[in-house]
Amino acid sequence: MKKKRPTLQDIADKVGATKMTVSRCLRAPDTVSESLRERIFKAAEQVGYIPNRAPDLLSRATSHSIGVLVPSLTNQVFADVIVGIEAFTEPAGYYLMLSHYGYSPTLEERSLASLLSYNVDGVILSDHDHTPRSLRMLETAGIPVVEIMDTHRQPLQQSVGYDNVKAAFDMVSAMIRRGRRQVVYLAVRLDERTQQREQGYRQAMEAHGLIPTTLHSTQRSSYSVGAALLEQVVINHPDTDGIFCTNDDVAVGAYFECQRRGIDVPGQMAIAGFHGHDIGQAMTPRLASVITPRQAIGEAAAKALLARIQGEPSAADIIDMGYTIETGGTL
Amino acid sequence: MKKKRPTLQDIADKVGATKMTVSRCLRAPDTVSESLRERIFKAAEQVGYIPNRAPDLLSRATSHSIGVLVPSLTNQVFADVIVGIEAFTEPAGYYLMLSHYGYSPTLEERSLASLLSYNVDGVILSDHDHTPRSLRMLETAGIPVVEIMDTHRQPLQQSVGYDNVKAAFDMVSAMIRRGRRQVVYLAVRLDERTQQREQGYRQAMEAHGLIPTTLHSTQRSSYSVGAALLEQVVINHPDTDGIFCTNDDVAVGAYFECQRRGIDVPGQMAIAGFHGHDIGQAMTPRLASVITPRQAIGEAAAKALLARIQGEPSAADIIDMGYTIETGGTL
DNA sequence: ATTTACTATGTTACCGGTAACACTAAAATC
DNA sequence: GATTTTAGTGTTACCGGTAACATAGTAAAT
Repeated sequence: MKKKRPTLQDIADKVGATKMTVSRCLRAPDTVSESLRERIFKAAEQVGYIPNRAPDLLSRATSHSIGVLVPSLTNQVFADVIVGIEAFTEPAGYYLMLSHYGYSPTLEERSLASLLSYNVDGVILSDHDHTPRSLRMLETAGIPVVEIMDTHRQPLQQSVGYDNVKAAFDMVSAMIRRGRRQVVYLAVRLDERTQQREQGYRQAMEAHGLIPTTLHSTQRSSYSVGAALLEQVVINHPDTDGIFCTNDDVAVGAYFECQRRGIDVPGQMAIAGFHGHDIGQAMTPRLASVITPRQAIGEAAAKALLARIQGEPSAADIIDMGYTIETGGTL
Repeated sequence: MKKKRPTLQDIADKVGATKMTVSRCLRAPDTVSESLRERIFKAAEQVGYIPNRAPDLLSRATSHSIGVLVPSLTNQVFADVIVGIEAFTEPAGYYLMLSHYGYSPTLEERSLASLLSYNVDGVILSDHDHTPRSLRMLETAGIPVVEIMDTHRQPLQQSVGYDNVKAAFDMVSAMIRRGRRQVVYLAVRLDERTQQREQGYRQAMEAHGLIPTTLHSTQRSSYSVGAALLEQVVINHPDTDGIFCTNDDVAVGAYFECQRRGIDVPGQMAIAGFHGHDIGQAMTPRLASVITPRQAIGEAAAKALLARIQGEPSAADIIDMGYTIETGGTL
């Protein structure tokens, strides 16, 4: 036997008023007489009233929630971005609806449909690759969209991030400037950003008349994969004197493997990562890395999105949050 | 000028039927005549119909969504749990509503209210510490609740996890068995589990007539904090020959600091962590750790929750998923 | 004293689906 | 051929808030 959860009507009945008055009392207490107000609050407490967002969603007033789609929740990068987003949306009273899609546009479509079915007021997407149906849905939904983590491609409406191509170019150039010649790019799973970094890597190598070499694993990123990739480097490209890794996990894994093999870092092998996670900063030597402002990107994206939800004209199509080249101790 | 997003009525108008028929057609196509069915699907495609969950939520049929509250999304442990939960809920057609509360019961209360306002059919909580209001809300909501990550305390209704006290006891016992005498416990931020692990640590030490010592940082867990804590160990407790760390991050950070200081691991210092993350397995020597079945816990919790949502009687109050002591190369 | 303004409350309707029931026409059964 | 069944579709009402408007009662203004 389950008791229904209490509604405004239940409170109204208790105090002999209508649910409208109770509704008003809860959202604008001073429009209700003091004696009634007190009784209403007491009754609400007594029945254990829990607000219900469903009617809000239904009457197409704003739902006060925004959708966020990230490829993966276990990826530290996106966890940081989410923290940034929430830092802005939470104080603004917006609820965050999170979904992930495992780097697959098809799953992104599914997750997007799910989010939209909750009448979110806006969405933040983490990729630029969308299915035609996804695009269609976004269009019919008619809500603001912000794409994050990249400023290289043309956004649907607006994007917030940094330029992966340029960042990779800069880091690899720094490696070359320090005398490295046989720099190999270590990649995992081919997502958009992995490819953009490869592009930057190639541009840098070719600009110096060097021959680019990429090794990639189809597995998802992990320290172990970094180690495995380094093994391949040693076997198949013994002349290598530097590796540019698509992220810090791979770089740290590769570093561990160097340690095991007695390869001196940076003496024999320079290592550079991407994102500047704590692990790289805590180890000795400090890992060279492209430090990306993940949390700031989240905040800026949320800020831009909410502004547009609230009808303000969008500031810029592309908001570039930049990055920092940290040369650490492994170059 | 914004166009409203299409509803069933819009489709109905296009094909000259009522929205009821369209509704039927979409959920049970063979109850509608073939010619009409085809026209309806075409029209739906044409207008770009996106289902709307709001009415579902409102007419308090099951919302087909469950709420999950985790202390932190950036904590790899909970990210893994979420993956496990979703592995079960997604195929079952349940939508996951995620919130985090930064280890604070007060914020948990807020997040919980938010979740319940979406009429979730059940919730998974990550702590046993709840405010009176939280308890009240859960009661009035009258939905199934599963608490995860601990089997030590009495659950509200049902819990899925492992015994932190016993796990810590086992690991520390293993350290003592291998000849360590001055084992120090390194803790960060005092959450429930940190304290339970301390309890197990103390029990093991005292069982062998050894004196327990705990060092803790109030900062949130990170590799850097592990390094800082090891520094304190060296300064204030120079006799220490082993450290039991509340998690792998701290352990790895401490290991790095040992490296820097030329402290031989495990020769001079044994190190044990908790959770068995990839980083510990990838480094050399392999980090000793208590391996927790995080993903399996998520799956089991989701399974137990959905079973109860669907009216099946709950199997057991406490589902213990166990753990594995991995001695690695640092003991 | 009458009009005006304002305060506190009530009434109605609606958001978008769907359950429950009603209805019609054609098919099946006797 | 009359009756029952069934397949296909329509009608109504409802979920729980709140916007918009209506109303009653009281205080202020003329």
